Amino acid sequence: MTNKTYTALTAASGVESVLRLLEGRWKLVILFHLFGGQVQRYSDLEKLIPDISQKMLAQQLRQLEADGIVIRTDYKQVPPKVDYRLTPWGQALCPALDALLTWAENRNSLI
Amino acid sequence: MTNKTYTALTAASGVESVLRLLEGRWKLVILFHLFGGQVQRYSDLEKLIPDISQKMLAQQLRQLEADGIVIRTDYKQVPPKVDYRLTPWGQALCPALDALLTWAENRNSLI
DNA sequence: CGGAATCCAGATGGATACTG
DNA sequence: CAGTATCCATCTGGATTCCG
Repeated sequence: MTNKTYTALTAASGVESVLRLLEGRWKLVILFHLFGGQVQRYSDLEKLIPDISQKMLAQQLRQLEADGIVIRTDYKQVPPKVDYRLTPWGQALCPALDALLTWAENRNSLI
Repeated sequence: MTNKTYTALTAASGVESVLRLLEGRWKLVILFHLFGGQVQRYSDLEKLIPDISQKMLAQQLRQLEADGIVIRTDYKQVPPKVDYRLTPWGQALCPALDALLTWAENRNSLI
């Protein structure tokens, strides 16, 4: 924190890594279908997000899981049953996204 | 707001459009060099962000300007002088980014 | 049911050269 | 000084096919 440039770059890269967790065409849509403690099976998410391809759904869920945002539960049955829910940290993302939405809503009055 | 699916998709697309404003390899770095009322000339930003190419700096500034986040001032001198600062709305983004940073910091204690 | 593997098109960003 | 123009590599996401 000794000079402005260093601070700016540090904060910027911090926010950048956060945004990288949320980037990707579908992650936010998936997240919003899991907020509030909702638990969804893979096939539920396919139905809720009709335009997503299987590849993308699986890929984005893997990334969200690896990043500690969602929990994948495999019930090891035949036929397979797998479901997804948010981690506590994933749930805690909600207010931060709300702050962004609020910012967006203030556009007309603030520009 | 009549059912969960509709709400989820609406909120998701709202957040997605916000994130689209911030996407791009360099926008956040630029923003952090303008927060707090800082005013920077084009050449200042080139020095502050040594790895950015001229093409990207110009392009991302154009987009930030078009989105109402930064103000470009051309002093119409020879040699040219142009500077950039945040709009009030751009300044208001700071707390929202802070919320994201705070969320990121809570990762270890919440997962 | 819940994926993985492969192939492909379009978008994104970087390097370089040039300009009013 | 503050850009624009062009070309090229890479990356992202979509379509399709196949599997335990």
